[in-house]
Order: sequence, then C-alpha cells, then structure tokens
Amino acid sequence: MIELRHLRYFLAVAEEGHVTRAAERLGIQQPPLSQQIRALEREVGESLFRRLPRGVELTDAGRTLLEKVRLILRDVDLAVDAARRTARGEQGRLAIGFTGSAAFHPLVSSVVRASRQASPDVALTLEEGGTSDLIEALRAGRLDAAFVRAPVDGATGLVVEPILIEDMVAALPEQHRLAGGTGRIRLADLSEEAFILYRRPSGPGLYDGIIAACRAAGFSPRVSQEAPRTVSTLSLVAAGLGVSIVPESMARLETNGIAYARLDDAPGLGAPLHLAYREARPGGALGRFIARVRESRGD
Amino acid sequence: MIELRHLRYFLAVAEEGHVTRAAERLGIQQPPLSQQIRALEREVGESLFRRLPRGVELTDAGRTLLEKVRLILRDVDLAVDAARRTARGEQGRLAIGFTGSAAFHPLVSSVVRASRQASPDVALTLEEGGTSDLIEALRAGRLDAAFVRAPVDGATGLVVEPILIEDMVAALPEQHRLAGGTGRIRLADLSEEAFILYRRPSGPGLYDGIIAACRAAGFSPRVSQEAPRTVSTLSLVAAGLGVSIVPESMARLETNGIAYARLDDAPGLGAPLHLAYREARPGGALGRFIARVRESRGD
DNA sequence: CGATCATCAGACGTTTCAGATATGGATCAT
DNA sequence: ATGATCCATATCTGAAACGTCTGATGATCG
Repeated sequence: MIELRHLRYFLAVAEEGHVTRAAERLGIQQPPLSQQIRALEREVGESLFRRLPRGVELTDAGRTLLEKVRLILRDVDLAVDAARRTARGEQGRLAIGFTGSAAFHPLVSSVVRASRQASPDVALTLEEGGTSDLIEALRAGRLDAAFVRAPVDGATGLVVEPILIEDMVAALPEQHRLAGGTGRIRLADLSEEAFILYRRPSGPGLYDGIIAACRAAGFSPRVSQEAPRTVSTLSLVAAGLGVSIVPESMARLETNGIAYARLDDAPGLGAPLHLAYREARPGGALGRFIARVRESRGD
Repeated sequence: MIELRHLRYFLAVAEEGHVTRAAERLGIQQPPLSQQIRALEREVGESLFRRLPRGVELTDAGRTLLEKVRLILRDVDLAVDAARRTARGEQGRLAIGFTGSAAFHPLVSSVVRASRQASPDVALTLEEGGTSDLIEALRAGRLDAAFVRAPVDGATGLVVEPILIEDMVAALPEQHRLAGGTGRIRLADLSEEAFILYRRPSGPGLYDGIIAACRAAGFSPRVSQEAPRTVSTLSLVAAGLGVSIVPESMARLETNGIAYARLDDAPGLGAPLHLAYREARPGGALGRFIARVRESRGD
C-alpha cells in the first residue's frame, strides 16, 4: 500500500537526483531510502528512476508521477490547514435565526456584522421566523443558533442562554393624548386603551409578560387585535387602532406616526433575549459566534 | 507525520459513522482503528469526530477534511495510473527527428501517423534537420529518436538500428535523352552527365555511396553542384542543371519536370534508413514507437 | 428500574516493517 | 591500478501498528 512516506521520499530523490543526498535531506540513511523507493516502484509496477553511475534520473513515468506528487503533498497540507481553520471557526457555514422582534436589536445586527467581517470565509445565512419555527429548525439542524425572546417551553435538549433583558416601551399613535409629554407614562394610564399585541403561538413569552404586568398595575388589558408579526403591530398602532407594548429596541423603527413612551411602573416587565443552540460546548464558527455574542452583552 | 493510512481510515470511519463497522470494512480490529483516528486528530490538532453513544459523527473540521481527503485519495490513484500509462507509452512526450530525405519515405510517415492515432495522449513533435544536427540533438536530449540515412560516424553511445535499405533511382530532367524510355537505365549511361548531389557534411553517407557506385560502374562522376538539402537537388534537376541519384521514396515528390529511372547496374547502391536513439532498452512512448517502426519494416 | 446489548477507549503482548549498520559491486577519476 | 563515489544487498534493531482482552458508558427492553 502506497503511503505518503513513499511520495515524500520520492520527491526528495527526484529533486536531488541523488539517493544519498536525498537521504541526508530527509534525515535517514541511504539504504532504507533505496528500499522505500524500490517499494514504491513495486507498488506502481514501473521503474521510476534510471540508476546512473553518478546519481539517479527520472524515467518518463517518474516525471509524470513527480508532477502529481507535488500537488498531492501540497493538497494534504492544505486539507489539514483547512480543517484547522474550520475548527477555529474561520471557515464554514453558520445559519442563524432570529424572531422578528430580535432583528432590530443593535446587539444582533452588530454581532452579525462583526462576525461577517472577522470571518469572511464563514458563509453566514440569516433566517427570520417565529420562535417555535426557529426552535424546530434548530432541532432539525437547519439552524445553528437562534435569537429568541422568552424562555422557550419545548426547548429540552437545547441550550438556551440568556443574553440580556431590555425594557419594554409603550407605542402610541402620534395623536394620542399621552403622546408628546415627558416621554414617560405609567402603565396604569393605559388601562382603558385598546391593546394590539402579537399573536400568541408565534411568541408565547412576551404576550404573557405584558398581560401579567397589566394585572400587576391593576387592570386587565382589552386586547382589540392580534397581529401576526411584531412589526405589524406597529403599523396598526400608527393607523390609530390602539396602543402596544414593544421591546425598546423596536423604537428605532417605524417612527412615522408613532410615539414611544417609557413605562415608569412596570419593573418586572422586560423583553428577554436568548440565544439558543444545540450542543453544550460548540466549537468552530458557532463557538466563535457565541463568544462574540457574550462579549457584546456587556455593551 | 500524517500518512495515507490515516486518511484511508478516516474516510472509512467518516463514511460508516461507526468505528467498529469501519474496522470491519478495513479488515482490521476496532481498537487500532480508534488509535489511528486519535493519532490523526493529534496531528491535525483538532478533534475530527464527536463520540456518540451510537457511533461517531463528524465535527465541522472533520467535514471539511473529509471533502479534501476524498480528492486526495482519488488523486493518488490517478497519479499512479498516469505514471503507469506513461511507462506503457500511452502518455508523454516524444520528439522524433528525421533527415530531409527520410521525410518522404512511406514508413516514416505511416509510423508517425499510426503512433499519433494509437496514443493520442503522447505529444509527438517532429523535427527535420541534417544528420549531424540530429545526432547532436539526440545526444543533448532534445530528441528521443531520429531517422537518419547512412551509418553515422560520431554515434558512439547511441543505438543506431538499421531499418531498411531502399533502392536509389536516377532523377533526370524531363527533356533528357534518357528520360521517357523503359524507365530503366544503366548507371554507366550517366558517365558523361553533370551530377547534382547533396552537400557532404549534412549527409556524409549517401554521397560516398554514390561516388563508390559510379566508380564500380567504371567512371568518376563529375559533380557540377552540391545542394544544401536533398529536396533542393530535385529542384536543380527539374531546372535542367544536371542529373542526380536519390532514394526511391523521393520519386513521389517533385514530379513536375523530373523523370525517374531505375538503375540496373548498381547492386551495391542503396539508401539505408536507420533509427537512432539514446538508450539501449527504451521503454514508454519511445519503446512503443520503436516497436512500431520494427513492425512496419516488414511491409 | 435493573439487565442486557452495543460501542468506544485503554492495557498489554505480538508481529511487522521502517530504519540503522556493515558490506559488496560498479563506475569514474586520478 | 587505486581510491572515491554511489547504489544495492544482507542482517539486525526498535518503534509502532495490529490483535486480544477488558473496562466504562450510555441506550434499549422487558
């Protein structure tokens, strides 16, 4: 069976044109080198060198082999390097998912941008979807990690790492009586308003949190409408159909026709951001990505 | 040091997803296979498999390596095959030289054509030149074999193999008094003619043979002109400047204005064709070429 | 929930083979 | 002729690749 050793020795002898010198270069003695060359010739079934009184000389077959052997030995090194780079996460594929409400958080976009820049050889694909869809995609291996909001129920076997908790703000129509003030209102002020919230199944966590906070503030919110996606709720608010409570990071979007107001009396109300992934100790591109998320958490 | 063994084992385990099954497929036991995989991982510096309760699974680094390893193992086989094909002469380079007078012999052209057809992967280059030039090129390695005419003097160290001896014919101007008869004349009939022969240094053999044959026929030829190349002599004959003696195979060329006549009284006069080459026992493309020449000799 | 099965890793003995040393034989230069 | 150079052959040694046995671990099933 041909081994790389044979090819390495062959290359040395071919380049030196000299068994003894090649042996020195390889750090072995001449006889074993002669043996290995002979073994290679036996494997190939053809003589690769012409033995001359002064050194050796490639035959036609040897010349043909030499060209290919150079490439093969180079390819072996390249393959190992590529594997190492992949392990270090400088190369590979990375599929990241996020819920609609997480898409606008500066941490998410900045981490994605920084990752793409730091590891240009990592093919980074992004996918938006409902939390339950993301969890399923994660479990099926279609995603490597996903930014989700509330603690996920069916997440057994997945690692769900809390990243941060951002405040929730009230989104009001611009013409609303509470808009345009100090920018700070009390949740209780909204007790009589029509609420527009995202539909339950796609994001169970935030919905429940908002209801609970209202209860704590002394009223049960009247939910007039449920929108399929977080962004849609803002459109409905802008249209004047009601008010909503959204994560702070969404305040930077859809400002036309919407006024945002901080909530003073809702201490327990927050929008958590989690990163979910499959393996306990991910390495490679995913590991680097997660590490980068953790670093950004401090900002 | 990484060996092909490691890569072959790695491929088997990766494809089976199972150390024990891979070991069976490889015809070895499981523990040594585990060891070799571990050794490969140590060489690469990264873990290539994730050990599961049921089999093993490639890591990202392993997946990257797998793709390359497949190509490498295939390339090794291809390289060996290519070397074998080169040795058998189905591939490679072949530089053949020939003197101007040999270029028109049907054996030369048919062998070249047949070789090109039978071994399309052999790059066959042809070069015309004077005999001494060819010998020098042969010795310098610029040519692999050369068709030459007469026994070469400075051919020590070269193999000069006689291929055939063809008759010489007289080339006469069309209007010549001897032309247009039976097509057979006697050499002695030309005793008063002006002779046009090729210059000596480029082809020493034929010149001497002609002079000797004339002497044997009872006269010493009057050489009126010497042409630098064999083909040129025919042009001069066609122009009516004299007669010449040329190898029979040249009679198929330059027939405008030239009449050829066989010689009845020149038994010893012939144009030998030799094939010269460097090595005593050439193999590969050259070996096949020489064998083909020998076969064609019978025709 | 314990027993069994499957799978991988580790320890140890054996064998194989790459490599070292010594020697022989051929060619070339002095 | 003689020494130098270089490759081939013969024999020996040591490392490592392989085999067998065993242990550990997690999954499956009654």
